[in-house]
Amino acid sequence: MNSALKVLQDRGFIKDCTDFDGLSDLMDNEKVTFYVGVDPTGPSLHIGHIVPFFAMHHLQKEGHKPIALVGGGTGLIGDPSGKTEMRKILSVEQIQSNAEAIKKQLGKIVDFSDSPAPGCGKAKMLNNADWLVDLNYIQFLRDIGRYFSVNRMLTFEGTKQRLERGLSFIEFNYQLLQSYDFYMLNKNEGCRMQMGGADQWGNIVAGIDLINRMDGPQCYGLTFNLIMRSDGKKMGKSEKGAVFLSPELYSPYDFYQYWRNVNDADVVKFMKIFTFMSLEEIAEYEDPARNINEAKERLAFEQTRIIHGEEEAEKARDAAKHLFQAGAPASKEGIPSAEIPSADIDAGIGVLTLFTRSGLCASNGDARRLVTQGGAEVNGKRIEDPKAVIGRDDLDSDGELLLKAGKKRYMRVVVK
RNA sequence: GGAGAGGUUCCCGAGCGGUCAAAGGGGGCAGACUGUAAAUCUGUUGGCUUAGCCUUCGAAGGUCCGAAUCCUUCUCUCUCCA
Repeated sequence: MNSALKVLQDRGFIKDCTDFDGLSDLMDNEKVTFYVGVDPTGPSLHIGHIVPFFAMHHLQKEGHKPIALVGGGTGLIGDPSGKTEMRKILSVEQIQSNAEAIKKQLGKIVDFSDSPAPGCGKAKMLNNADWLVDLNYIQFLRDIGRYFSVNRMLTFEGTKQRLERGLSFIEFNYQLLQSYDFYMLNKNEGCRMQMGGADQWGNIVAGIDLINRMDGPQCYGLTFNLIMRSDGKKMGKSEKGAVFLSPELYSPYDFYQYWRNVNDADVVKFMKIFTFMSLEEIAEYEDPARNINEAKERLAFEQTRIIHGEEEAEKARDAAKHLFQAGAPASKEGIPSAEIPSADIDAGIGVLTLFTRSGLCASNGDARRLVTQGGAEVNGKRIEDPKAVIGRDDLDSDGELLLKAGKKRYMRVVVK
């Protein structure tokens, strides 16, 4: 098997390929241009989105040429694959700004610079709005639509499920547009391979068929396993909602914590997929004698470093050590913080208000429950009276408060 | 276009005109146990100035001392027929 392909195989990415041998031969003979698409449906990617881009990273290192396709055009429609509900329709401006944000985030995983490291393939980022938005409907039907069989589309598993719940016509067209993307990328960029999540299989195959019918070269499709956590939940969802890459939506500290708290059984699997660590190095962590918590720390650090940078990763790691390991050096910088006006502290502030305002609790009722159930701490002291008042005397030596809700949620309160 | 079914709290889902802030489950949160894991057990789960008050059962009106429950109109979804 081709060496680049083998890397993906060994790291546990690959679910299926339209033609393993054909693709492997092609990759042996030339540096292949390939693409992965994302729809800019939100202001930030979350970790469920990024698996194919890690795969892209590995192929780029082997010299193949990645194209990240931002779906500025398809995003206007919404992909029904794997969804049980219809997507909300987003405004054009919204899609634009989302697309910009996503471009920046992808740059952390794949090198889109003009001069990538020696041996690495040059990567491009394109937006399908460039060719989709101005499509002429009649022309499109004549040229592209004629090659699609509705009968066949109806047999796809994803479509079947949606038929039971309702599928609007525009969504039904998604497959044609995605196929057209592949066709255009093939024609304009010489793209020969498309990768994506397992839910993209139908769309990818349809694109390959289209290219064949339009007399293009043989193209290939590669899909990745849907990464599940060992508890059966989908990756990327946490109690705080989706684990976003954007620091505004999900602080680097919380991001680090998400990885720090993965199940034992997932650690090695995630290292292979979500970090750039070498397989030899990862293998060391598979040793059952090795402390599992060390492995989790490493996973969390590596992943945080890729997404948020070395400095943030260190801050998050040190803050976590400070909070969870007795005797660790004080390092509060990475702990999420909130501010409180100094006048409020002088006047004394109720614990409930304090916890609610810091963002640790959703409402006073929530805070009351927390306190009553013994889960609230201020500077290491458990507060059991919901009527307790925190004043200037309660500040620590730095003039700050450290709130703790439950076992793991911390907030640093700075008096301003 | 016609006929029928239905929209209940984060989700699924129960709900005789008063005893409904609304059963049950899931999820979440907290406590215990632990390793910042999993599993398990217990408690909790609309808001507030919390023995009380306020706002929720698709939307707006109406009947009634009293409505998630009855009536009218509107709206959305689903199923069947055309």
